[in-house]
Amino acid sequence: MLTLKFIQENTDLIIKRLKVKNFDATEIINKVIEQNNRRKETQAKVDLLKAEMNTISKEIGKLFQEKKIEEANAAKEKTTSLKEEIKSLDAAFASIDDEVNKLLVQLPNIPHELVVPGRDETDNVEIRRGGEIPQLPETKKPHWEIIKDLDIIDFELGTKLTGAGFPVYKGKGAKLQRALISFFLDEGEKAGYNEVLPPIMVNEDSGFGTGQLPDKEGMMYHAQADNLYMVPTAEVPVTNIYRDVIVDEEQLPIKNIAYTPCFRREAGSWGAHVRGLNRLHQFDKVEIVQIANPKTSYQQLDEMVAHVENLIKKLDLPYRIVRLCGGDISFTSAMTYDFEVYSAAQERWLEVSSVSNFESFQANRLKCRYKAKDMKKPELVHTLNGSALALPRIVAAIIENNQTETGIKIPRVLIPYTGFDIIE
RNA sequence: GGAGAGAUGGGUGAGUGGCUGAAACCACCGGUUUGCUAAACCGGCGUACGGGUAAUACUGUACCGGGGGUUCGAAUCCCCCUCUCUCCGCCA
Repeated sequence: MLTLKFIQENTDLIIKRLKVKNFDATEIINKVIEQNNRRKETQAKVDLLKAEMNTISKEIGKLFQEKKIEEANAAKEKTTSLKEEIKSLDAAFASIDDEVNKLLVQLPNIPHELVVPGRDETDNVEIRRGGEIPQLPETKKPHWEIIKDLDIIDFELGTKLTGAGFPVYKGKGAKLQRALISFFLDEGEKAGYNEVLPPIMVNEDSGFGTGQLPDKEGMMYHAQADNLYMVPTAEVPVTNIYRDVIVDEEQLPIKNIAYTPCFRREAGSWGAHVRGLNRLHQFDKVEIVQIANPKTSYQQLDEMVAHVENLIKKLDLPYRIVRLCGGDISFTSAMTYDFEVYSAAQERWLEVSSVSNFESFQANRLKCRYKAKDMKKPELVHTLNGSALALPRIVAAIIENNQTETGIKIPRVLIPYTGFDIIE
């Protein structure tokens, strides 16, 4: 969320910029400022009363020590009404503070200057393309047919075990998953990322820290008996490592990489366009997360984009990179690049990665700050993350684009990991 | 799951219901001394939200795992919760 200070100092700018996200912030901001003024007034009042109370209490202590019992008791009586006043003002303060926070979490992050206005994904800005779209024969098949023919990914079996959207990977299909995960992690390590293997269930505080709670509660599986959530992405546990942490400036940027299964309920968003691997309830993903100095966070974003691009290049997949427009970018992001690979049998682009700079929006929720020696006060860090990469659609593209009469050719870089070069 | 012990600032760790936002030590920062380094000595060293200021200074309040209570006054007493450790049980 945006900080109060920033809102107070940049009201017009925020309203103007949020229009890019098709969000009219005027009313919320006015209310925030109004409520915050009330909050300040109330605090000033209650602080004064508390100061008075503290003074009296100290005096009473002194009087008792000097054995002036009667004077002490007389002073005690003065406190009764003070106490009540404090109690009611405290309650008022708490409720105003609560209101301010409720308003604050409704404001989206302001988009970066480069983010263009737009309605939806059709207004996204293509940055560049790479790779070559393969010419497949007329007999080409979509991946959901191929995986069935080869018996490497089994949806029906997953449905029996769990439900729709929980496929079972079998044989070379399973091994291909493992190969991709290892490949992505190794490439990340070479690029300076530190590998972590976090829990895949998180508590409420973590869900709030990265912004899934309270609004998007429905996206996560919830284990109610223990009040834990299945992670929708490794971003949640890995970013929350830095919740309530003040880091030294020299430590920045902190670069972590994590593989986790990801769980998404995706209620109500199923249809023909999400067949096969295109959308799942459980899938595997390698995620990169950076905690960055605000001064250099956009350089870090570029670095992450380059890293992801490099992965796709190495897998020899045709891709394009788009910068999301205001209408397509997420609530929490200031700038997002989506990576899409071309799926030659479905003849469509599939999103395989989303790389974002959240600036201080998440950091403010997380209370993650940094401090340099010459800084009086700690300041919020910038957080960034990106998929590097999400497996299912990469797998779909490999299967479709690399289909031959004899089988699916494995990209060269993966062969050391799979131990085979074709799935037949 | 059962029994017990505990949770204090970046770390170790003291703390009798008032003089404790919190000793001491370590780490860290600034300085003095000194051929250099080290040592020694002196000083500084939390966070949030207010007031104040051009900005400092200064100043109010809150915070000793979290939440409630008792009290004029709570790190300290009481209740609930969470977590950690030890022992027992169970277990990949």
